[in-house]
Amino acid sequence: MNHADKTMDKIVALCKNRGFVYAGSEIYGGLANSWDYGPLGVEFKNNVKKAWLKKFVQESPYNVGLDAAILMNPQTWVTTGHVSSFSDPLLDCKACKSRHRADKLIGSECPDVDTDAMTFDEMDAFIAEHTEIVCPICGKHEFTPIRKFNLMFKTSIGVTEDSSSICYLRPETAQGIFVNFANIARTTRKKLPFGVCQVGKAFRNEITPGNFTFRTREFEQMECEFFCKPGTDLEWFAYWKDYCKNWLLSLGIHEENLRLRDHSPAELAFYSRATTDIEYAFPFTDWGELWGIADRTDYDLGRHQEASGKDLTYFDQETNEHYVPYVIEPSLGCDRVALAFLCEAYDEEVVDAAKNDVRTVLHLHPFLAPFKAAILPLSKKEVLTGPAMELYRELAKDFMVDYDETGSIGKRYRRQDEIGTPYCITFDFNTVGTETDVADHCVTIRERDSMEQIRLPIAEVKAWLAERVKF
RNA sequence: GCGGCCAUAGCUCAUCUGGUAGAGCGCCACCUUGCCAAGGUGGAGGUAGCGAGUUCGAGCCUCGUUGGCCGCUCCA
Repeated sequence: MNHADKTMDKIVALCKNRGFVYAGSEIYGGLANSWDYGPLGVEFKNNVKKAWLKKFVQESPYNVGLDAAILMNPQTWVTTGHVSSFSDPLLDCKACKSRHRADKLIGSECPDVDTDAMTFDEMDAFIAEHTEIVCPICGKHEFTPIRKFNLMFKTSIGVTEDSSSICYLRPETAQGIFVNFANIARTTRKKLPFGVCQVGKAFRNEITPGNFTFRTREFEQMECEFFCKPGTDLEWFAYWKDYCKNWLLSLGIHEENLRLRDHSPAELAFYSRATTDIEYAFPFTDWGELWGIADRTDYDLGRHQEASGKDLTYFDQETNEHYVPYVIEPSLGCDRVALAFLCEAYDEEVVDAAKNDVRTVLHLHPFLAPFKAAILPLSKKEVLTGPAMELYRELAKDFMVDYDETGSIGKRYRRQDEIGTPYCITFDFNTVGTETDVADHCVTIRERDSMEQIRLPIAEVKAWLAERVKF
C-alpha cells in the first residue's frame, strides 16, 4: 500500500488488538493520553532502545552511557529556566474564547514594556489599565485573569507537603547528563570530544497532547550530549546529523518519508547556534518531529557552572587551556520513533481483490520485531509438536520466539505477518518421517516479506536465524 | 480550557415511531485440512460508559457526569 494511504486508526487498532499498545488505565475509564505498552509493544520498544544504544554507545568510539535519576535537586530547573519559562502566563478572551499569552499581548501593543520583569499580577493590572490591548481575534478587551500553566509536574519529597520539599519530575533527560559532566569526565578519563547517552522518561504537562503516542505527558527520550571543543561544534553538528539519519535509514525508514529541517534564525532557541529537526511523514500530519539535533554551545554547562559554583571546565592538555565545552545534542523521542517504525512497517497487501482478501503485514526490521521467529507444527499430532517444542525451547535461549499450533497454517502465517515476525518455522511429516518416508530432520522456513520458503536442517536453524536478526 | 460530534460483545455495527439485545469478524474446544485467511459442530463473552429523571415499561426521551474524536488555544 502507499504510505499516504495509511491511517492512524488502522495502526492504533492493530496495536490494541495484538497487544502492542493499550489505552492506559482502561478499566477505570482510562486516563487521557496515557498509553501502556503491551506484551508485544514492550519487546518492540526495548528493541528500539537496544538499537539506539548499540549505535550510540556500544559502537561509538566517543560515547558512554548514563542513567540519571528522574528526581533532581529543584535548583537544577531554576538554573535551566524551566521553573519560570515552563510557566506561561495564559489568559482567555471572554468574548471569543480564544487563548493568548499575556506577555505577548502586552509586547505587541507596548513593545517597550519588559514583560520578563513583571509578575503575573502586574501583567494582569497592566492589561486592565491599558484598554488599547485587545484580543487579536475579535478586537475586544475582555480578558480572564492570567492562569499559570506550569508545564512541569510538581511533587514533594517527604510525607508532609510543605513548600520546602517541592521537587519536579524532569521535563527532559538532558540535565541529568550536564550535572554529571565533571563526574564522567573524571572517572572515564575521556578526552574531548566525547558524548554521554541516556534513555529515560521525561514528563511535561502538555496542554494538548494527542495523536496516539506521538505527544504524551509522560514520554521516553533517547538523548546524547556530545561535548566538544568550541570551534569544532559545527563540524560535529554535521557529523551527528548524518549519523542520526543513517540510523533511521538502516532500520528501515525510507528516505522519502524523512525530512531534515533547519531552524531559521528566528526559530532558534536563544541558547542554540544551530538546530536541525529530523521529521517523519506521520499519517496524521505532514511532518512530525522525531529527532532534534541542536548545537547548544556552552550554554548548559556555563549556566550550571555559574549557578552551582563548581568548575565545569575541561582542561585541554594539547593547548594547555581550560574551557567550557560546547555541546551537540541529538535528542530523539523514543515513543515517537517507535511509532514511526510502526507506521513505516504497516502494510496491507491485496491478495485477492475479488474475495476482498487482504494480508496485513508489519515489515519491521528483524532486529526490531517482537518475535524473531514463530514455530508452527503443521499438525497438532504429538509426533510434530514434540520436536517443535524442543526447537522452541532451544531458540528461546537466544531469541524471543513464538509457538502456535492453532488453526490452519495460512491463518497462523497471517497472524505472524500482522505482528512483524520475520520468520516462520514449520515442522511437517517429512521432518520427522512416516512409515513410508524417512525423516529428513529439516524444517521449512518461510520469510515474511517475500513469503518464500527454504528447507534447512534443524541443527542449523539457530545459527541461520542469528545471522538474520542482528543489527 | 472553549465549541461541535459521539458512547450497544475484544473489533465493526444492527435493534421499525420507547415493550428488558442480534449479526459478521476475532477468540476457545473438537472434527476436517496439512504450506499461505474465511470448511463443519459446539462454546465463552453485553445489568447498552456511569448516575438520576419522565413512563406501567428506557439502548431509544430529558438532565447531569465521565471518557473519546474533530477544531481553536498551547507545544521551553
